[in-house]
Amino acid sequence: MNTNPVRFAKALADETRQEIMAHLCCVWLSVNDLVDKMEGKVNQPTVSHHLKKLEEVGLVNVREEGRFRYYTLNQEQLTACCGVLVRSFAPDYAAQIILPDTIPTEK
Amino acid sequence: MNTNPVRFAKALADETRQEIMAHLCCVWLSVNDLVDKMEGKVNQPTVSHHLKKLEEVGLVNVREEGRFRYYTLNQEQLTACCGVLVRSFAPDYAAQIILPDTIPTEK
DNA sequence: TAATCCTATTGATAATCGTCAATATGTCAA
DNA sequence: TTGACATATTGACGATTATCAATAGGATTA
Repeated sequence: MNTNPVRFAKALADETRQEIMAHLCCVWLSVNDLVDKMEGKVNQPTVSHHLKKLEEVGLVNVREEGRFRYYTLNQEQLTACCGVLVRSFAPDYAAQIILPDTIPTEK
Repeated sequence: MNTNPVRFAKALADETRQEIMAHLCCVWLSVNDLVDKMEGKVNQPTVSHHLKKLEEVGLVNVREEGRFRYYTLNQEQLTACCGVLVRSFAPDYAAQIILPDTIPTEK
């Protein structure tokens, strides 16, 4: 199923999730690492919950290692979704930008 | 005040609002015109409510004419917000794209 | 095997949000 | 000025969602 712009926007439409995304940019972190980075703002189940939502729209990649699960931001997916937005809602600008042609997928 | 990515995403995070945005792409429509385009899915106060949210983050422009208010999609704002997203969350791709340098504003 | 650790799930609660009916505000026309 | 029209606002209601406490599910370690 394709990630449509509404699901993409809903995944981004939360302060906590965007903070999590910032922490996952260019780095792999375990859930507990992330909880630490959040500095007490949210607890472990909440972080898990947000990671699941991000994973559902392909905005994070996961790597399992024993009892750990390492997450990282999927930059290509984010860029592709932004590309869909611009092509849908800013046709006058779409021609000027270069974005991945990847067809985003989700669960 | 700057339009931050969370507010931008929240404005996009609704099916009805994205449908309204699609109708306002490259064209000026009055509120009632929009209500007609929505084909009974939502009523006039609801359309007004959504237009207000889009206006608050600068995603639509408004032109007043007598008792009419004409709305249109602000493509540049949308593109700029996507640019902020890509630069924030996809640095590996940001260099490849060209997006307006406009600093988005909101109410 | 038992204990410990990491993460996910469940259930509950509060807050946010989309929608509508009713009404208010403001503008044009008769 | 009065009535009709276009849009915005208010208040209420239901649905969704973010959060936490408690607990379950696996995997490692002692």
